[in-house]
Amino acid sequence: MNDMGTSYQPGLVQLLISAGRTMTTLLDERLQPLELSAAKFFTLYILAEAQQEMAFSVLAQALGTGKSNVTPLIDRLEKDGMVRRIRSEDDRRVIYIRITAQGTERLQQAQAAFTDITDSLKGEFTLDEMNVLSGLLARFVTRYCYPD
Amino acid sequence: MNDMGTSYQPGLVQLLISAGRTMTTLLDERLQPLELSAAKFFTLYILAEAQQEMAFSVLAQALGTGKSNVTPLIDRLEKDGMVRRIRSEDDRRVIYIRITAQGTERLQQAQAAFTDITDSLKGEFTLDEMNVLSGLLARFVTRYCYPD
DNA sequence: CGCATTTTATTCATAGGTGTATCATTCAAT
DNA sequence: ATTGAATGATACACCTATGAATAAAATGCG
Repeated sequence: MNDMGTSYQPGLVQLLISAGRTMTTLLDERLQPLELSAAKFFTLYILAEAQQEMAFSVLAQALGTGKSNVTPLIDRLEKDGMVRRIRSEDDRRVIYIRITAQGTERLQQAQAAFTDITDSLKGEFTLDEMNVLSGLLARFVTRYCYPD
Repeated sequence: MNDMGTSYQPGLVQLLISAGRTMTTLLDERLQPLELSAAKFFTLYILAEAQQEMAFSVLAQALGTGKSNVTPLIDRLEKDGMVRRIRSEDDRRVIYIRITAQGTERLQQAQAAFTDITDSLKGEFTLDEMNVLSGLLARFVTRYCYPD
């Protein structure tokens, strides 16, 4: 579904979907040498930003994805030693996720790949265009991802 | 990964991914009553546009996705009676996919859901903004989805 | 207190996406 | 003609996502 622009007039619907997939692919490609996926990267990113361990459900919320999806994601990250599960003492249902030193290190390497992409974009689009695009996309996401 | 804009400054990378997911979700929601997914919808759409049966690999190309992904997709559509596989007489390796009458009918119902979304967008964005957004997204996709 | 409800994470079924390998068929080259 | 390369669809392993069901723990209320 990445090239829906070849044989017909792609509307905004197709373009938004294609662009999202293109960017995910781009990110995956650059992260592959580090054995990270886009999903793993964003998870580490959020955990590092938080500066502290994060409740499982809060993390799922921040990732904007269901908990049932996050469980195996954390499984893989934990298996790789990027992250640790910590059972809460107060409420034994809740599990905190903490990024490990190794995870922090890996994230820092990955940030380079991330800024690579941004730099590449700067070569293709003017700063003004990027601001316009960001603004419009942000409006779309906030409007349609959190409907009234 | 849909709301990466709440707690930190989302860059274009996150915004593009989030926007793509938001739109896919939007489309899936509207198509759900018709028991269609976005992927199924686009498949039927392409087949109907083609006005004739389409070689399996051409369809995969048009969908911009790998063949290994299209096989089970066609399986599901065929099970639903939306589509039929037809083995080529000339070259018995190739399989043609043909949309059925039932598939055409379902697609027509789905088009309404599709234009619903476009109409909704027209309420949130000016025509000018939508053109700008389309233009920038198209440039991004063509530039990064078919790298030199 | 006891019991129903809610909350938290997990599991399962289903869907969609990737890359790699496989298998039959066709085409090309000797 | 028979071998060998290329091609078309599928199989398989993996990752990401969703919704529904489940188990365990906490909460609340009569």
